Amino acid sequence: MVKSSETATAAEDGLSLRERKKRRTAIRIWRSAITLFAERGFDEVSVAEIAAAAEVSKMTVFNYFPSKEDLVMAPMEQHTGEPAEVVRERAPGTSVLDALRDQFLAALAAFDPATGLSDDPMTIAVIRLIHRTPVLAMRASTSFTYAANQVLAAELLAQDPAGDRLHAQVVASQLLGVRGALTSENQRRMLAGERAAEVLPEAVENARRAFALVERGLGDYGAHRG
Amino acid sequence: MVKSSETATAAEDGLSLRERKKRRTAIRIWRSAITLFAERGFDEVSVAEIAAAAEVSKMTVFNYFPSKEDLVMAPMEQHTGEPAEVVRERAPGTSVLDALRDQFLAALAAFDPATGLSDDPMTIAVIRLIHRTPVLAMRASTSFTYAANQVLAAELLAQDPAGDRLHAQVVASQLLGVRGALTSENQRRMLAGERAAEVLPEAVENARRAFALVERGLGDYGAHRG
DNA sequence: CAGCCTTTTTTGACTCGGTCAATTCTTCAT
DNA sequence: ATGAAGAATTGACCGAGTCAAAAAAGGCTG
Repeated sequence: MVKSSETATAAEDGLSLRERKKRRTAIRIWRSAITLFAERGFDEVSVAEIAAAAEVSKMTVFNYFPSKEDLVMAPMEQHTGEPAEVVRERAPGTSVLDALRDQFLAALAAFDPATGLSDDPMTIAVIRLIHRTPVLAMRASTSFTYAANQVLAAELLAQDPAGDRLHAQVVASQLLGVRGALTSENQRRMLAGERAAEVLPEAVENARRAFALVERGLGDYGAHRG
Repeated sequence: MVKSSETATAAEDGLSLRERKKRRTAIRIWRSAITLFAERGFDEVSVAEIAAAAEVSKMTVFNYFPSKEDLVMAPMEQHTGEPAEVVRERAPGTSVLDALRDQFLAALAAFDPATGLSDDPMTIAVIRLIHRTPVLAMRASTSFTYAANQVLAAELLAQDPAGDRLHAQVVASQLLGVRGALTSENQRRMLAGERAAEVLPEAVENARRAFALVERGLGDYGAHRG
């Protein structure tokens, strides 16, 4: 008789019992945390309570997650290095911008949570939590910009030894800026209760337009006042 | 007899004795903090020590600065709303991009610390501190992007009721991204020991080129691999 | 299946950032 | 001078995060 909450999730194949257990403990802690946070807010839940809910000690929580914030952010921050990777692994002849746009479009089609377009309740709970907790919102933005920026700029520089650091950094910020804005807009609509599948066509259209804007530049945008 | 460390700084004109005293206490605390941080690192100095060095109680420190981080960041974060303001107050017929570029160029010429181009020892100490303390680096980037982004996007939207939110956000991220990259490059050179006056011409040239890049777009940047 | 070795978990004590309520001290106006 | 208003201090408190050492559990060997 196996407790339903302990049911094997995805891909627990070649793992030893020990590793499976660790994995489940991590998930149990994470679920307890998100549930409590969603109910009462990030600041109103102490780590001790999370530990109690997950039936582990406070220390164990910190064993799995470096900080309280990481309970919310860690799953999202796995994607930090993705843009740089996409750029590095793109097909020859493909522009950096095309590679990033196409990857984003593919992720949209797959309803990848990283695009903000996802119906998964846990994902939405996390997004809502981030949006209503200033310190988390800041950190989310930071992960998507600052950290990813450094990595992408470094990758761009590595591929174009002639180009200067500043140029690489500007380009990186442009590309990640548009990505962040798109994601943020998708998240906003998910929070408003729209269904991912319904939003998809518009999200795709938005992505195409936004990347195109970066490609051909702002031009004389905003020349005329309100 | 007035202690030299209590000498009047800039613009203490129409202030009552009470307000002057407050001002000086704030500055004394801030100076003590930055000095200690510069000597031993942000994490290696406790708020209690800062309080002792400034000859106030720990509570008083928190009275003046909401958090330990704010001891370093508060002076920089005054500029958060600046871009939006520049956009709002620009001359009719001027594009958003031109307004921001020109303001940045003017700030460069004035060696405004916000551009990263400044020889002031206190400013350099703060910048060095931020660069070697991850949590501060994150927060700095956040102030220059996330917070400023929200404000600027709102301003852009307000001025162009026809334009959509997403477009405004993308544009804001592009404009602040380029600004952040420029500032960051300037800071890097100051930290390397270069003199602001010597760097200025190149900083101006960098700014012109980077803003121009945003204006005409990335085009097919990066089409060819390394 | 027994027992050792390694890894994980727990425990408890501790530091530090930050908050709160009540008290004392200082400045200002009458 | 004296009382009202504001600022600073005090001391107690909470929660996040760290550390060292003990306890428990999985994995491996005979």
